[in-house]
Amino acid sequence: MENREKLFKTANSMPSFIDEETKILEFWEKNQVFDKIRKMNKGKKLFRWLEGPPTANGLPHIGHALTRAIKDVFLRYKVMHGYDVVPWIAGWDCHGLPVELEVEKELGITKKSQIEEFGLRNFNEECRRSVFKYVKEWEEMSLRIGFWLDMDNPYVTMDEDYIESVWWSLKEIHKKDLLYLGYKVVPYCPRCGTPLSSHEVGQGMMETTDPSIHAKFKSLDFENTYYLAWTTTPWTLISNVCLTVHPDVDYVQVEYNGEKLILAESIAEKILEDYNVLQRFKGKNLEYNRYEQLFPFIVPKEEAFYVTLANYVTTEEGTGIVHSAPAFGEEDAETGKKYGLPVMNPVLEDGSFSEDIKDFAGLFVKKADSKIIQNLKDRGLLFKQGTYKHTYPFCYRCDGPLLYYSTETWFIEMSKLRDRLVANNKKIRWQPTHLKEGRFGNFIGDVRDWALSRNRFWGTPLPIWICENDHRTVVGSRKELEELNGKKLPENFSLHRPWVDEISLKCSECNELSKRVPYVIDCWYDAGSAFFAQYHYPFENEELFHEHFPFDFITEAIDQTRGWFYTLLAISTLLFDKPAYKSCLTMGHTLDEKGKKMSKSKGNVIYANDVIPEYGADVVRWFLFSYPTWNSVRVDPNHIYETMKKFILTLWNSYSFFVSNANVDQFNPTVFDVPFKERPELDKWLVSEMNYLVKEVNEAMDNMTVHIAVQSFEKFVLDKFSNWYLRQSRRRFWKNKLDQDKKSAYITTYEVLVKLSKILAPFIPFITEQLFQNLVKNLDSEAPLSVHMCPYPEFNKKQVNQQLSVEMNKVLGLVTTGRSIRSAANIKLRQPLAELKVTTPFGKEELIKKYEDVLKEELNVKKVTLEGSSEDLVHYVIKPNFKVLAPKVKSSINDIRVFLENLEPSKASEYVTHLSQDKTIKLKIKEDEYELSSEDLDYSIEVHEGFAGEESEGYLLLFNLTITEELKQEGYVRDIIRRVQTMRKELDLEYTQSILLTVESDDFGEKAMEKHKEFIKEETLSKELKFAKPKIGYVKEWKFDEYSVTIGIDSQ
RNA sequence: GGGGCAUUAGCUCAGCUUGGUUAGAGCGCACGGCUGAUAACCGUGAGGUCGGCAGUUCGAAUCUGCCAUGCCCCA
Repeated sequence: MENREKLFKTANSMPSFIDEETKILEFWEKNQVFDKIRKMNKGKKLFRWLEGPPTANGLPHIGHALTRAIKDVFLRYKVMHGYDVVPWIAGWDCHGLPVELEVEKELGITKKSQIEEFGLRNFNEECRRSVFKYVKEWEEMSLRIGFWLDMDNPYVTMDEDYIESVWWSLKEIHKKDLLYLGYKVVPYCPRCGTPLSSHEVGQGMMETTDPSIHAKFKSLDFENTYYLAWTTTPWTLISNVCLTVHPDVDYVQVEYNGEKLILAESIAEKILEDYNVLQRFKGKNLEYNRYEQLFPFIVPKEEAFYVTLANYVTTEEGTGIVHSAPAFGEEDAETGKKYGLPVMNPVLEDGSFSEDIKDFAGLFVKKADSKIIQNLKDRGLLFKQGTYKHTYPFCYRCDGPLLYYSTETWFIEMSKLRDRLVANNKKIRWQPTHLKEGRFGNFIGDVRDWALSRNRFWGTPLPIWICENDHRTVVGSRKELEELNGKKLPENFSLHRPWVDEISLKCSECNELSKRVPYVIDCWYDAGSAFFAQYHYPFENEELFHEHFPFDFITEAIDQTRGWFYTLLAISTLLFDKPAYKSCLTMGHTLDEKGKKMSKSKGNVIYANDVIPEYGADVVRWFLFSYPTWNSVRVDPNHIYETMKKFILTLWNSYSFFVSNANVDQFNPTVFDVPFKERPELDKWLVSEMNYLVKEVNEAMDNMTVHIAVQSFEKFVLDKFSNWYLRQSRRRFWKNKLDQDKKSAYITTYEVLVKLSKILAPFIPFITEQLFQNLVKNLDSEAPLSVHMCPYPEFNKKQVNQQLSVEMNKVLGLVTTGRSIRSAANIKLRQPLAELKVTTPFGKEELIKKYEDVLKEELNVKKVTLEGSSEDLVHYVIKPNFKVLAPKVKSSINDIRVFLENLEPSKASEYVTHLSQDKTIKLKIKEDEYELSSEDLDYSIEVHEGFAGEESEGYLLLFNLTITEELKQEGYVRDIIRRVQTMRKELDLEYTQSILLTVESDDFGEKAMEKHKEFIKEETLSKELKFAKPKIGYVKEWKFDEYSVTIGIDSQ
């Protein structure tokens, strides 16, 4: 028997998934499966997907693995649906401040000026190198998690062609007159020497403590009176030009501690004690009242130092009088503009005070705060001093405090395109849906102009040249640059700094020399250009670009809402007035097991390359897929391990169970067949459920809800396939005869496993490949090379039987109840019982007859007897079917319910008889008459109080609990068999290995075993059964119930 | 200050789009069972004012409003 040829490779019941995955990776690599798949679908319908480019200058963590896995599951899914996924290439984001900062750290540079000393050429060369520092780790992670992606031909945002396309787009924007030079207050990092965009600022909001002071401004209109103003940025007082009040707020002049102050009345009540109000005025009456300049370092040309009005002033904080410095506050700048006030900015690019500010010259402004406060104190102009805790923006990379700063910046006038952005957003399918109108929609709805220029080095240079007469030239290509330059570009020329800086042009308007502005652009613009720049459009690939644009699908983490999701939409709206993508799935962040955000400084980062090889890619993927994609996921190694045990291992065990048995029986699916119609109900049921699964998974994926698909899989594999179908079918596999029933079990299990391997392939690509190779490819050389080349299974309506699903659910309920009764009566399942009596409601007998065998087997009874409902035992309960009836009768539903609850038992049973014959019943309740059909009502039986038995699914179950001598013997025999089986297992015997069995027991035992000798031999594959004291082989003593037995197994 | 999301069992999370009278799963706990697919599994039980209050409705975890707490985004 052992020499029989095995059809399937043995599936170890305890595999090392890690090793198997490595083998599968080798298999894919060796057979170039990915390339073959791309070729296979060439020319078919397109699925256009765009990779959001990461920067590979940090190690990938588990969150990056999530983005890779999510992208992969959708792409594989689409491939199996026959789509040609394009362009399916990797992308790398190369420019930007993060890269520069990394290099600065490496070089030990702490100041911007040091970069110039180091040399721009050298510095940018370092950046170019740094961008790809961890690219190996990224590629390794992508491969290991099973992300199929063309990593050999990525788009790279620093490539010359890419930059040229970006230049082209900027020129287009310029042509539409949407590019302008502004002087706006922007968050500025003095350390990095650059303004930050709003999405960068948002990343660095932190709780901080700043000084909080009330300063006194001496009035020039009221005698010996001071305006009280509050600030948390004392250093801006030097640039103060006006005090702003709310026109409608009440202000008071008070006498307090021997001095006179002006402030909002409500504030005076809060912060002053024992004061006299001298006079009251509305804010608007104070307008143009003058005061003495607090720090007379700068003498402005324009009129200044008077009271101004604005509606943004509140009395929730401060004094109701706002110190305003248009150089450093956005609202201040607005007011300044309105009143024609000067902008006084004595702060240098590096954040220190200029020479003019004699007392504080050269000091970093934040460090000057204490000295300024001291100065005020000395002059008696400090009213109050304290600290203030609030969230303040810090540079998201270098952690230094940002200053709000009026600085020269180039803008894209997005505010003009607001309506178009909103309209284009309407065309996008969002998941989760609330983003569309919520976070993203709101952001688009009050979009601001895009501050594009960065005062930095490593980035796409802003292609604007300006001549002495302020004429602007925007260059849109290399060719144009060469032409305007009048000579060939130097060898090794790059569209980067400093090369482009060295090119000067002749102004086309005045022939004067034009020089490039010194800026690079916001690197978010680079990434947002990916949809055309990766094609080098419009210089090349014009047709290809138009085939691919707009993209069907993108998916990235939630932080891209104002990042990539926005910049893609912004640029595609600017250039083509279309959204760049049609659907967008957003991912949540990964948190540590305590729910804390992962960060390097906290040391709680879970690195992808640590986790994946430990648990296996399939396991990690399944774990990540099981949460709603957009929720934050707590990554707890214990949970990952649970995932493996629960789902992956159960799947594997089902498969390994099949393979072991199939090999024993030499089952060959290419030879055997049992027509679907001729298979037992149980098999039809499983196949039907399988089809529902296919349907559910397809719907879930089309709806971008991966976790819903996961739930469906788990329900099917764990509950239906493994714990119900296979358990039910165990006997079918083990019986000796290879009859139609057994064949059907094999065929059905085989089909389900093969189909499962295909439906699951996009989700857990490794284990499914293994299943497919062994179950299919192994037998059929004509089959596709890989499971991933198979068409995705389709919903087959013909194999679906809804009634069967409903019935099987009821049977499950009956079995559960039956077990519960046995459990309550303390009779173990191994002890056979004579009879199960089932009391059925009228017209509901069929189910029991049909599933009699299942009930017998599962509940271990000799027979199942049907009994008509007996009024001695039970009564009927009729309830409205709310969902159907309530809409018809509206609020009378309650009357009907009460009426039915209080029916006489005989009346109820009369009604049920009617209903079971599909007749209607007529009820008269409070003047109204209702005619109700069986659809409108539900009925079931309930056991009278004081009777044994339990009700389930409207049936009453009662066991005959009498255990006769004969039943007791049978139970005993089954206990013996179970112990022999356990011992066989402990010996690790082959399924087919026969044994010699020796048992020593008492008289009762011997009698019982003698009677069922053949059965025991058959079940335990024993050639002989002797009653004696075992002497050879494996001997073990057992005690159960009141018995004591010694069993010996000799396998020689 | 504005916006968004979340709050369901001891823990981790489903369910809410489309309201239906008994709110689920896994883990953990207690008890029992099963074991020739099992790093298993099955059953039973304990454990829930579905964050709070109000409203709409015959009926609310689900819809609406207000509030609380937490997180995120923007000022």
